[in-house]
Amino acid sequence: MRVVRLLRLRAALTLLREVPRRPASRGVPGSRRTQKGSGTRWEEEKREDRVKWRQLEHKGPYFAPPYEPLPDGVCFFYDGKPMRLSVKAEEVATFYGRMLDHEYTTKEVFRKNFFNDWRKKLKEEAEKLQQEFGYCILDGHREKIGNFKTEPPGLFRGRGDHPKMGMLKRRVMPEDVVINCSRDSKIPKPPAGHQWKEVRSDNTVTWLAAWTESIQNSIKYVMLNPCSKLKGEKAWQKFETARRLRGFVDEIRSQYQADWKSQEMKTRQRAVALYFIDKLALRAGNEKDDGEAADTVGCCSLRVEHVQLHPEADGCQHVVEFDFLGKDSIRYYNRVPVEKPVYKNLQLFMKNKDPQDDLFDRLTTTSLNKHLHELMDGLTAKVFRTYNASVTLQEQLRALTRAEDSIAAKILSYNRANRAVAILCNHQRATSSTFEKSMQNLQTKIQVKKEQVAEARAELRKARAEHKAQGDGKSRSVLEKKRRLLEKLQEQLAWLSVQATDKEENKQVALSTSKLNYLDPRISIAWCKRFRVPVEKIYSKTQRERFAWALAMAGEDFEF
DNA sequence: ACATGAACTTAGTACATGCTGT
DNA sequence: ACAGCATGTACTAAGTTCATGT
Repeated sequence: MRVVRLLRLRAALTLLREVPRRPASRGVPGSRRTQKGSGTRWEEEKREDRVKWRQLEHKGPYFAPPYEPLPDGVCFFYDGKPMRLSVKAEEVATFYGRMLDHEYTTKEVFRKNFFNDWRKKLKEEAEKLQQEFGYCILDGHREKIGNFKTEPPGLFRGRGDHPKMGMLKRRVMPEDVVINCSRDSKIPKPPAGHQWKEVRSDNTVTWLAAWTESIQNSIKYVMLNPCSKLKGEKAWQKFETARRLRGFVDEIRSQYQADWKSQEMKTRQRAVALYFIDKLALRAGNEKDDGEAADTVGCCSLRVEHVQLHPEADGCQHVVEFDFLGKDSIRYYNRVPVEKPVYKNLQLFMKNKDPQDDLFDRLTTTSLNKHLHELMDGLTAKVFRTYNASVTLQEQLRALTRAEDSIAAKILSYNRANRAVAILCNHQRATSSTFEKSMQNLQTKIQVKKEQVAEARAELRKARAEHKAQGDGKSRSVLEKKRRLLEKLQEQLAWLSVQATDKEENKQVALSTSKLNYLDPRISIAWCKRFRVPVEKIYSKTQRERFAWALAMAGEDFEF
């Protein structure tokens, strides 16, 4: 067993390490990171950590052309006559400035074929673009790029109550774009009549192209797809850091519990904040410029108005009620009983403050992370989210899965475990527009089934009475039949209501974010192997590509 | 110490695609 | 074959983190 594990690990390592490395080069002239002479050895080591590629070649980003109006006099025909397009078809044609050269003979043929032809054409064009611009060569490997198109201009919406809502996002021009590739590679050509802002060759970063976006003046990058080796290796590193936390977490917890009683206010605040980050999986919560973005908060930026203290609630003592908008303006609402010292501290932190004042006024994400670095190498606030998410999945899977269950039941258990994590991380989604309808359909089915059960029960009673009266073999077999029918129906009803519960519980919970970013895929893969569940039932094709590193690495005995 | 900026991960939504029961 | 719903993908906004500049 041990040998198998070792071999697997070795295989995974080769997969990831196929990228040949060479000693750190001096970096790029002009790049800020290397402008200044290097400082301490620690800084040197930090730089060693960064990506170092030898060769990077790509075609640069794709610029979609501005939309052109449909030329005059061009329209669609059917039955030999010009066709008045439906509004939507017309929009599609105008919007993209393209047309079909088909002639449709009848209205039916038009209806039937227009959108199919249209879609086929779009798909072919997309595929062509993907092939031309969608890949790069990184150290001899053809790697898929994540976003190879520049973002089209449009009205900025933003999420939540965004102060910049409605502003025009400018078109990205080649003159805005910085290209990053090897000096000795085929340098991408800018579109005809245009020039790049700059071409550089910085092998300590992973982006291929970058531009400054016109709404927030932030930089947008063209980077690799999650299925690439480079991203895979980073994900692996991330989970390894989280796994390392397991060895430190007990001590860290007792440390912050002790710090609840510290003499120093700063330490107390840090200890309570860290407790929330650990227990409730809150985000770090950086300061934001108001007027630049929606008013949202995380742990360190919580304000007095976001928490309420209840000496007693829901039959528990010392209950804290959280109500605030987090990332993407998603509401976080939770009532949690906390330890008495935490409660007392919160009372202290809130004393003599206005609702708009910071709850943790002596704490910033920088100071918190600095403290975390001292506790464990590479530890930051977000590692706790990864750690607790993965640990929760592993625990829930252990608690919920039964070896003798059917595959369907096992998958249900997996989804339940996944859901527990999503709820912990507060991953929400809008209720889909069709939810009510499909739920109603399911409810109708349940209702029908219930009636059938009632009917079957009545018939069983009747059969029983008849059997009592007649006592012959025929009535006995009728009685048995009715009993079996009732059992079957009851089973079906139970399954339906399980489905309904599952659906209802999943209504506002998004499983995908935790699945893709927080759950160590090796846990899921090991679970699949242990319980003979095909991995395809858990991970779709792209997800399997994204987690290729884990598929090569994890045996059924993997422990997070 | 604090502000700014660069680089990278994480996030939900809209739309496309695929699947399933009729 | 096809409607109707579930699932998957593309897109890009919104976070975190770390380093540098002031």
